Amino acid sequence: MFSLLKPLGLSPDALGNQLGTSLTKEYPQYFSAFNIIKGFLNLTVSDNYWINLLQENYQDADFGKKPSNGKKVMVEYSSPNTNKPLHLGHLRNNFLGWSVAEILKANGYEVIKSCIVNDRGIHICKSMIAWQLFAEGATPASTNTKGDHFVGDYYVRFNDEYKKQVEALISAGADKETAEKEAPIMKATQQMLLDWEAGKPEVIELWKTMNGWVYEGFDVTYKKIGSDFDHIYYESNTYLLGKDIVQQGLEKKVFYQKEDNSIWIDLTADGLDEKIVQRRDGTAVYITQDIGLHLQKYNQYKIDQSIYVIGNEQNYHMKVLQLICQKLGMPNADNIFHLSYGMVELTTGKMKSREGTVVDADDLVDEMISTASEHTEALGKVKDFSPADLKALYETLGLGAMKFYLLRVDPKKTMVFNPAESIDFHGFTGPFVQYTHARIKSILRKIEADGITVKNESVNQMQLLPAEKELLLMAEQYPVVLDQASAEQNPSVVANYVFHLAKSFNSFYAEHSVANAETEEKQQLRIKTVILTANLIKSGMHLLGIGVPERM
RNA sequence: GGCCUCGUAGUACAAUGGAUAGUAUAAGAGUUUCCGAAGCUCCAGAUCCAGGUUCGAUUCCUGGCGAGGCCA
Repeated sequence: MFSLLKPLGLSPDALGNQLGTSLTKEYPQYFSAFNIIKGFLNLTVSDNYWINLLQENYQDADFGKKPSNGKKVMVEYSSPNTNKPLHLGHLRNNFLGWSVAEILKANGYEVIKSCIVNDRGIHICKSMIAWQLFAEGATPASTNTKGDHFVGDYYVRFNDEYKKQVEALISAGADKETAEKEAPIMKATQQMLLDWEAGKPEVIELWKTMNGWVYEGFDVTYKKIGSDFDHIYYESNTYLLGKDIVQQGLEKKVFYQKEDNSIWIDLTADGLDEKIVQRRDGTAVYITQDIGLHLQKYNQYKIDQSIYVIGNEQNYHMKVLQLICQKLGMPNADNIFHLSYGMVELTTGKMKSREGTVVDADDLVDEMISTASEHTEALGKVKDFSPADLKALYETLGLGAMKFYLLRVDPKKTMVFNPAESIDFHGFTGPFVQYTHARIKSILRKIEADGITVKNESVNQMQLLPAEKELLLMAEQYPVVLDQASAEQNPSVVANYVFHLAKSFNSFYAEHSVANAETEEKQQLRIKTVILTANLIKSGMHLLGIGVPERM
């Protein structure tokens, strides 16, 4: 309204009066009254509008979702290294990627979830070398260790040994730089990388075996946290792909070759610097394979948009990648979107592997689940559950708490993970929302048990109480929330919404009775309202990857 | 050194340039003969500093101070 003031030459009050009078007169079915406060026009939407909204949508489990828009999007997320298990930071990535994919689906996109596994390189060789040196043939099975943890332990072992060797060389008189280069375990690792690239059979064999252990471990974790992929790419398959493109780029003069044969791109005109795309020995650098992968994704799926869920420490890298793809004239280069999320820190500061403060994903998941079990058992509401049902419930609650905690914050922002707070199931948490859903279901069970039927025909026009209207107002907002979450690729919009909705329901519930409503009309109205509310909670929570129990 | 983020109650998070800056926690006071108290109600408490643009700035611009990241 403010934008109209100048062209019309009216004061806010005068314009508001004119609009308000005219709207209530012309559309009495929508607007029943208006008032003006501090220049803001407030319209009162008629109760009948809300009752119609309720009647038309209370049974629709897909309310708010959009039909297909014909666009195809790839969401790449998770993208682990095969040298250590997943930690808290990966969880934010996994939950975010999965949720964004679902949100896009709900908004009419066809979505392909993908993952690029960084399964080769010097860091992978480090755990292989350490295993050769120290394992004495041990395996995950022989030590009863989860495969990814098993391999991760040897990666740690490598670093310990390396550190020792460097210190030994320094005390023997070497300077730091030389010592780091000459440490025997490091030289062995570099040799192993060369052997791997040359395809030396016993190295490839070991590599396959150890990566196999890691994948077995990852599978367990992915299954538990609900990550899934339509296609998995492996760096060992894609790292050579970019090289042809580099040659083409050289011919197109997008790249240039230095005297030592290394190939570069000059991005100084774009405010960046010069960037190497191929080493002087002809080997691919990190970004070379990303260029190839981009093309492969497009050729394979003809996607309209390519989303990369990657931490913000790679902002520069991703900017360079997109610029290079654009300069090469590659298809769809303008539609690369880096969903850049902030780091997860601890209340004590950053996670540092050297200081042993990295929060392991599997440990955290287990802790959340056992906390869920303690809380639930303390309340004693599910004593008749079977052991299998209890296990499923605790997983739903524990994972729900963790997912909600990590998704309720704007992805772009660095966030703090507070263990004590994250396992508190009160307030702005997943279990609070889940609990609300369970309460509604309990009401509906009670209604059914009492033999009350839900009548299909609409309830008559009536006066809505504030708490009733609030729930319908929230319902009406859901499609808009989905739009926004999709446009911003931001699950926290949904998390905030379902929490707000759950709060509104709990206030309503404290104030009004459903089964024992004042009149039969009110009873029908409220039954339908709570059915709609439960559907919305379930739908919204699903978009976050969180299940909602019938009882808890 | 160059480039990029971010500074909101004790703490953690919200707020297309618009109304009295929301919410949760922690602290205080209530609340259960009645559909689930993991709930509800009340009470307090914040925009890093200095300028600028604007009728209006947490939001946009400039400069400080502070935190983080990336590139060497």
